[in-house]
Amino acid sequence: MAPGTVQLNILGWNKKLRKYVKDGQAQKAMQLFQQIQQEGMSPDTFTFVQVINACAGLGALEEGRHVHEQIIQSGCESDVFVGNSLVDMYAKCGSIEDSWKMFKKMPSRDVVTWNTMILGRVKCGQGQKALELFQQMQQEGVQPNSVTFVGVLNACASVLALEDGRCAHKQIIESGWDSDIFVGSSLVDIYAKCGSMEDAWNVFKNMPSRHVVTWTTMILGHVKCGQGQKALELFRQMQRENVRPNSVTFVGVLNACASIVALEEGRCAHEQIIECGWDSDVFVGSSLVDMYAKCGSMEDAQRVFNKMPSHDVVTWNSMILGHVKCGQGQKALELFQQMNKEGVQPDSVTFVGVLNACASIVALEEGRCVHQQIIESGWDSNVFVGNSLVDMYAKCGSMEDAQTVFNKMPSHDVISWNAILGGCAMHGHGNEALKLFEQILHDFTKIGTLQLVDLLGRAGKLHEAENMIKAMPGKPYVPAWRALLAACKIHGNVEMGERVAKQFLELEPENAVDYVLLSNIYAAAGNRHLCENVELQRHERGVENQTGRTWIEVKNEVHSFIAGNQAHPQMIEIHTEL
DNA sequence: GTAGGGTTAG
Repeated sequence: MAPGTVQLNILGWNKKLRKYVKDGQAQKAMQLFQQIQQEGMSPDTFTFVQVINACAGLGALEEGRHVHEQIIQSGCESDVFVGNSLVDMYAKCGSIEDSWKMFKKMPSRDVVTWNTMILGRVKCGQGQKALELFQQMQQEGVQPNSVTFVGVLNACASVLALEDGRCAHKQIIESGWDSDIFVGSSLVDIYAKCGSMEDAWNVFKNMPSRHVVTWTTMILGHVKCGQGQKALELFRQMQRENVRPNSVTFVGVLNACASIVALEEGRCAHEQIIECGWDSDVFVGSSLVDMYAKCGSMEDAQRVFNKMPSHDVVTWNSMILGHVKCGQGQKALELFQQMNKEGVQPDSVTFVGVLNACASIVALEEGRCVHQQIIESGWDSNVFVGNSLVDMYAKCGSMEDAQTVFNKMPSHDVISWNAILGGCAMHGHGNEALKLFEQILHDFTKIGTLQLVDLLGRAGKLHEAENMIKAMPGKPYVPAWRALLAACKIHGNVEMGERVAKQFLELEPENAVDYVLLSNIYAAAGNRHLCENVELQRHERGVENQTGRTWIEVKNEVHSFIAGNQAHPQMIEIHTEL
């Protein structure tokens, strides 16, 4: 075949290849690539770009590497388009290291190269590194464009870097990219994700045009900030402006309904979803299940679940967690078995739900089976799963297993300590609780003081705790004393409470919480006189009861309420009532 | 007459 013929023909093949890739038929594109080579034609840079795109679409790392080899052999690797597609392919196939290697290897880079690398870093959770790349890009004199800013804003949002986001916003305005709809949506997104709804609104209002994605971002932002009602208002406004919702919009609306337990609104949304044909979407379906479950209608949740054409791990999780929350632990376990039968791989959320189910119905044997499965699937190093295992064993009465799991955990948080100490207290293992408490003191700063109140109260070993705090090396550690004071309150130990309070009211006389705790101890003991004395003392020392907020504790939970800047006049009555 | 990177989600 004459070389001229080859060149003429490859153009046609490339066009066909491009169409497959554009239509998402990556597998067909790969077959076509095979065919091109079988026909004895040499792929050119255009061919390679499309094939690499197909590999990226399939997430086919090995095939991608293989094509890369061919590219090197053909001498096309230094082409900037080919290089860009390789950087992108490696990132999309999950190998950010190869992506970075390719980036560094490229003899020349353009703005697309930088954008691809920045976005790749963001997508694999390296937001900070993406921001560094942006700096570097500017130092090298490459002008950012709208895609760059989308990537940068995503990076800021992913690491909640609000200030960096504001800087980028300024730059965006200066360079005139703020009227771009993609950039605008990303601006709304970063402000909403960082909890600054006011800024999000400002961007939103000033945008020259809004797209369904912009509206959806606003709706989701309000849901995340706990403003479900406002999210629904936005949804109505969006429809008045004739913007058609998409599947993501409905996910946001259903989240909003779930968050404010608005069953009727949820049903309305469901009707609309059916009309628009989104009910077969697995994301929408899972959100429907979740919404009905959170609104307490498990029948509806089950009905939606049965109608869905396919279930993934999140759909199953919504069902399992919904049943656990409604007190139907047995049903949750049945669902888990069904899920296993259908070959859907459980994740940490599944295991937490299933272990909670076991604990709720005291199903130790089932719990052990689940534990085995957790070990086999490698989820046992996850702290959430570990906590649930400790809790399950403790609630099922096997403190030995609870202790073994606890000791094997790579790290502990407040939930872990609560689970193990709660178990010790429940089963009267006072000495074990004390040993654990000693361990906690070594790791004190990581434990929230208020939670410790609970632990100490449950362990019921106030004197030992007092001695241990005294034995702690270094300066007296006020939070530890404060925790003990609160524990005295739980235990009604007025004598120790007074002693402890006196000690550290001198260490930190300006903290209103301590006065409140002490006066709570007196109030709980029914001594209004001493209670008033403490308030008087606080007043004399000029300590304001900050923002007029005071704390009370009911059933081991700390509640706060606003009082005047005096002690609440009905402190004792409130306590008696509670 | 062919190429590359982009917004929201359970």
